[in-house]
Amino acid sequence: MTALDSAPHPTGRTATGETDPDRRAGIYRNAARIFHRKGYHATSINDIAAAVGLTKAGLYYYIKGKQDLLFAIMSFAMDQLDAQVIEPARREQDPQARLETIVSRHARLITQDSSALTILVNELEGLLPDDRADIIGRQRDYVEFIADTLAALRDEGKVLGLDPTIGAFSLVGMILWISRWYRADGRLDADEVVAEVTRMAVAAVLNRNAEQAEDPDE
Amino acid sequence: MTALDSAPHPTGRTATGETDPDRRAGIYRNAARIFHRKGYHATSINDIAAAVGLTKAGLYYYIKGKQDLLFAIMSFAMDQLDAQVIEPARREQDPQARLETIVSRHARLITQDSSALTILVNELEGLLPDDRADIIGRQRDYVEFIADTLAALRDEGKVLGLDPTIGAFSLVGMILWISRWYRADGRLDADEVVAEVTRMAVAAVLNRNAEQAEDPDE
DNA sequence: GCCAACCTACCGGGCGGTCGGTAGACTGGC
DNA sequence: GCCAGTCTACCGACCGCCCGGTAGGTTGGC
Repeated sequence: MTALDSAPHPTGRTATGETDPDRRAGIYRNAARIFHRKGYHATSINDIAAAVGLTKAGLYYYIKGKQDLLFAIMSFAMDQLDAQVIEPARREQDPQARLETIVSRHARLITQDSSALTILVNELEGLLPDDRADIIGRQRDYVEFIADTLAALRDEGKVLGLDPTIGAFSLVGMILWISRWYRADGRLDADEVVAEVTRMAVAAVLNRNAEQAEDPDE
Repeated sequence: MTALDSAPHPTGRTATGETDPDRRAGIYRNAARIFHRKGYHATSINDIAAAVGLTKAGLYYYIKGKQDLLFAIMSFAMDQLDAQVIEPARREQDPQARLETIVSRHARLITQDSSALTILVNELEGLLPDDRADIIGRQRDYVEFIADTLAALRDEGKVLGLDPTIGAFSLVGMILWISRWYRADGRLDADEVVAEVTRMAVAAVLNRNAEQAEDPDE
């Protein structure tokens, strides 16, 4: 999105004696975009190499392998989630404000660039077992963080009879799904989507009055 | 799940002179299970053949190709959605009852067997363009059906200022995500999950009182 | 002359898919 | 009651292709 998206041969130099970190970042960014569009398994190393203006062998100067590349992207996405969503939310004392922070910030992140964050949830089976355990652990922590927030709301009496686990998963599903339908060039703009989803999420778990319909259909 | 899951050589006879439909159904069911677990691209024709007790060549007696197999599974899932969710919901006159029917029936279907329904949303890029257009069209119809239901609720005054499109997508995301976290042998049972998700979905879009907080009150 | 940053050429292997064949149950003619 | 022919339901061997990955250069700026 920002730069060097498919620049053929920038030949950017570094005086540090180390591998150019910008070049590497560009490779990760492109790889994330292509993995996102075609899926990890359907993407070949050649696809990525071509997208960054390298041959396959040239690409291997920067990466250790396809699975390492995937893990790097997913770790980056998880870092993003930590820094942009979890940390800011952790600083919120009020549970409802914290919930709103989580939803709106996570939704915002997805409307900005969904590639890495979507790969994070869709390509887990492409990872090596150890890497997968690492990512799954961090994801579980995130869901538990949301569930704890819902439990805190329940303790305040703002939520009645909602299982925090089901609630947390449901909200996460709602948020993650945004990447499937939201298009930056579409009818809806990001601010509207973020606000609407946040409002729905809060409404889904909060009960303003005690009415809790207990007869589902059939 | 039901029968002939990996029966080696049932040698079931048919007097019709046509290919045994049970055998074929078993192949589709197994293929759906494996596609669901490993992903379409990560699954080889050999994997499926082995799971049904055939060699690859033997399997090709029943299927035309990998992509046709995928399309058959997704069409079946879409048929299921039509028959078990959309049709029953269409018979509901009251928009709120209709919404509850959609969510609870769709959620129920996923808790029962998520394979085909999950493939339906995750493996679209594996299809041939014409097949993909077919499936995407049917999926779009479904989302529009939900959006129309939300619009009807809005016309009744039961929903204030919610974009029906965003609402429909968000509910769909919540429902589909169930297949990622619900396990039949887990702590939560299906009835509970279905009821809870349905309640959240309704709460997410309905406003019981006129309060639509722009300011987080109290 | 050194080293970062690439390249060409290649490898083993697995993939989707096909081919020719065949065991064995059934069918009709006599 | 037999047997030639036909059909379904498979299998072993194979094909061409492309995959992830590597060995061993070459080039150009410092």
